[in-house]
Amino acid sequence: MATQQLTKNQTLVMDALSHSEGPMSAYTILDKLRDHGFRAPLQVYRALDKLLEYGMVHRLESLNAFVACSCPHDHEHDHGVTAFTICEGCGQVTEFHDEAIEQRLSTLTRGQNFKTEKTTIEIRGHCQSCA
Amino acid sequence: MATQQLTKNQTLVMDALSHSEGPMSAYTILDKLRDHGFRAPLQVYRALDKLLEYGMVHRLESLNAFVACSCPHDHEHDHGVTAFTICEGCGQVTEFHDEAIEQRLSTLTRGQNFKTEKTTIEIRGHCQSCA
DNA sequence: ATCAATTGCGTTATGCTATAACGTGTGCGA
DNA sequence: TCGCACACGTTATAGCATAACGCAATTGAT
Repeated sequence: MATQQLTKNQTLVMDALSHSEGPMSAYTILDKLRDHGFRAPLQVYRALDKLLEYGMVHRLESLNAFVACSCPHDHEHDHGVTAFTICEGCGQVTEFHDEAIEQRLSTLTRGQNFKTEKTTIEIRGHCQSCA
Repeated sequence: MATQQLTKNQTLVMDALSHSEGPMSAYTILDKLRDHGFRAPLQVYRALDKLLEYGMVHRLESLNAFVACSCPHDHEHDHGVTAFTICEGCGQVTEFHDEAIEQRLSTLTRGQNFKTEKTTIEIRGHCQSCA
């Protein structure tokens, strides 16, 4: 899969997320894009589905919200497990990846004969500035 | 805090979760408890809030659902980070705790000067039977 | 060229998840 | 006995997500 050629709606949603300080809910995105012709939630959700599939966007389960992936590179390959710190104060989200955790989780799930498809790691708390 | 004396509603919700095979949404719990006089979502959510606070129930963020804590002991102390495997096939949820992951996450967040309040780890996939 | 399959899009309606806001009753310590 | 905290009940509303329909554009095999 080459770097994805996005459709118009996908591009609009991606841009909205990229230019946002923090995560946005689907409905917040919708509101931001009304001026660009968006009228219904499905227009957002359908674009998000694709962007998630392409690995360009992450869903924050504990917030029901979405963020642009912070990885600079192409999104042609899997980045393994993605983890987030989420500040309750300022809303800042920091994405990180850690090989050690990935290995350890892999060991633990293998022990259960569990076949992992998607791993969610979200750490809620306060960042340095908001502590 | 001694082991909690639960109210009537809290007991009903706790029992519903304990006797369930897998996780339940708040509205599923509501339906199960209609015969016991439950009429409105808030009755469930208020009970769940307390049970979560007491550590007797966990919320699965990626499912918007709740499970009884599988720990046998009293819930008087914190068990640290709780992680779950969630089978997409049969819905089975397995709770586990791992010191190594906890340590590693602690190290990583300390590096950001991030003060952790709650950690969510949920692994979606397929269990041995459903693979 | 044409047909079929796929994909994206727009719209309406609906369903699921969660909380706001108000008032009542009860127990308990100052 | 007053005040407070807390559980409870109810109605209404807010917030998140998808079902189901139809149309248009693209692609690719025949």
